[in-house]
Amino acid sequence: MSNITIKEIAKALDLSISSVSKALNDSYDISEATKKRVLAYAKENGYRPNLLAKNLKTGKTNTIGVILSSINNLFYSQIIEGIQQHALTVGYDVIFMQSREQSEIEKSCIEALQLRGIDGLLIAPIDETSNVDLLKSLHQSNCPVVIFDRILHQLETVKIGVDNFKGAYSATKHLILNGRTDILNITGSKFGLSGERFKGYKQALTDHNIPFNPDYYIQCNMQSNELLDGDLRTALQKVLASDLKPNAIISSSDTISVRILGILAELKIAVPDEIALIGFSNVDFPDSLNPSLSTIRQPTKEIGRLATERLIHFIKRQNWIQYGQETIELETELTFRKSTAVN
Amino acid sequence: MSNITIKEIAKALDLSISSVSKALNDSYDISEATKKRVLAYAKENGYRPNLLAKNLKTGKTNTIGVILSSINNLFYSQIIEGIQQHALTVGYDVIFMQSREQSEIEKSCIEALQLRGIDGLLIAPIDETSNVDLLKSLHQSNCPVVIFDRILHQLETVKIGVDNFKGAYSATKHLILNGRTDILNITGSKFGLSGERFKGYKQALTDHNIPFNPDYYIQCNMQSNELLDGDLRTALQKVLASDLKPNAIISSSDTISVRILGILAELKIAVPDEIALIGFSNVDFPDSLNPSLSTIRQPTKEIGRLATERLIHFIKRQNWIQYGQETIELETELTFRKSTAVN
DNA sequence: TTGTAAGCGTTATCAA
DNA sequence: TTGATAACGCTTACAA
Repeated sequence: MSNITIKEIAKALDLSISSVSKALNDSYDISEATKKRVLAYAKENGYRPNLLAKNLKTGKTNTIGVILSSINNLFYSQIIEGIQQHALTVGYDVIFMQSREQSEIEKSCIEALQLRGIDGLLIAPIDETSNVDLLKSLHQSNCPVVIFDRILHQLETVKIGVDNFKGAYSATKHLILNGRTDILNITGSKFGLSGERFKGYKQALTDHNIPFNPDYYIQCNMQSNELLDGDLRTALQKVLASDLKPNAIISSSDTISVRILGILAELKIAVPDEIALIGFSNVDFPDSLNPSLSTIRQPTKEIGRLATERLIHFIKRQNWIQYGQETIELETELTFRKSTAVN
Repeated sequence: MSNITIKEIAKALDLSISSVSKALNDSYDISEATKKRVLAYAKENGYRPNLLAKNLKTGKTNTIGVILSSINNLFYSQIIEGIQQHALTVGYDVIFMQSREQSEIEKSCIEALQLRGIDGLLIAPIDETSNVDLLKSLHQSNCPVVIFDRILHQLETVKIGVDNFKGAYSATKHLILNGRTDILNITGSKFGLSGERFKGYKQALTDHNIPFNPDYYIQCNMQSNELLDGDLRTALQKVLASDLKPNAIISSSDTISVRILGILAELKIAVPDEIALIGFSNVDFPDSLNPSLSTIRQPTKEIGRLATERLIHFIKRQNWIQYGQETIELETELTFRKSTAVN
């Protein structure tokens, strides 16, 4: 029942093992006649090459590794779609690992993948500097690394993400132009991207002569949904009980935006009447939310596809280091729904 | 830069290759002294066994394959969490493939995994009979198969899912007891589970002397979100324009429930005033929806964990066939929120 | 307690 | 155009 090998084919056809191997690989120095014989016999008997053996010999695994914080996440699961779709078309398998926003776990993910053997790595690192030496040594040895989403990471390579500054700037500007001047900025702690998003937010304030109030910048723990929920609730309650009077929120991820809606509903704060909300978000059911959510949407599938494409590119050529560094920032797309409607 | 091998360790320590191998594997017939020497040297030089070689030799890959319809799905991504968490603790890698509810794609997923080498397979088959022969031959040769979620599949093995009859029955009963007697049942076409869920729904009707109206049973195409959206909208509009006057909906998945909310909002149908809604659903933000969603919740992580545990069990022992067939149906949990509130 | 040697299923080099 | 043969890195009888 188990698979037939080239050895058996060789015996059956009274050829040498190496001839069979060459025939199967369509080598130039094998006659058409024997090629046909071999191919026919192979097909007939359902020959499947043993990839393990092939890989051991060639040192390639036809597998790419992907490390991101969590699979159970609206944003990343869309990116995964993009990665898988493209990987499939070029014949690569994909192994996912979850770093849970923790540097130590991220490290063990990298090591596990390295151990098992991957031809290349796609990673959304937990912050700008996490495991940079390890990644560098990987990238410089035999396993190219491409970074996606968290494009501020220090590794010098190709990085694919979005223009976070612009996205945050435009969203903030929109809120301001609609009379919302007291804008909370809620983000994850150690959120690799908060830098540019924060700058965009701040620049929009500055450009409209609104002073930045540090109390309006809130960071939450995103290691798990439970922790996030707790942090968010505490932070919102605290702000709302203070003499700050925010009338808008810009949030930096799906998970945060959606939860804020739930918490505000619980606290009986009307959205958008009392507080408007817009978020970096890729929920594909914004209209099912209460109220329908205004979003700064990222081209997730495109990010996944591009990153994979670039990685495979690296894998195919030697000496990718010289192709060096390039950061691609795709455009975000703003859609305004009820959660930012004008009063 | 690349990895050190046992050959090099042997040379450096003036030992034979096999002795090094045995020392590394903590074999009984190697002296403590040399073990220590070898281990120390290995650690110092960052020795990592080449898994490819090991696997080729042992025929094991330490990898399990998972096939489900889509990763970008609230329900399955939670199951994936459960699978990954457990697999990690027992040292197995996981490879996911997406069948997109299509038998052909499912088939090529199975073949791809088989080709690459997996020690076991976890699958939520697209329907009761899909690829049953292929799966059977896998299961009977060297690769045990465990089924999750779609537990009506014909393969004789361990299956882990929920008690769909009971879940649907209780939810329907609740609706009826609250005066909702005209209940739409909306499900995916070829949805492996619709059988039991449908029976539960129907039984509840019967038990309360409500005749079943076939027009109230709606099946939608779930191959993609776009197709689903179209089907749902069309079906709802048609029903609402007819002389049927449904005052409740029970839906069979997250994706469907959440979309229904969006479509009803768009059609200006008040939930729950005009139509109540309850769904098999694992959204972890039911309160963020409009209105908050009543759910029949499945213990997703537990399903993933249990299925993985059982599969590994199979992998560890020979002759798993004799352990045969067992179907585990976990309990669902009903939570009533605004979407089924009493008028 | 240690070493020798064969083998897992391939690919690749070189000779025939 | 084909075939020995070695090699990839490891495990495992069996021999010393």
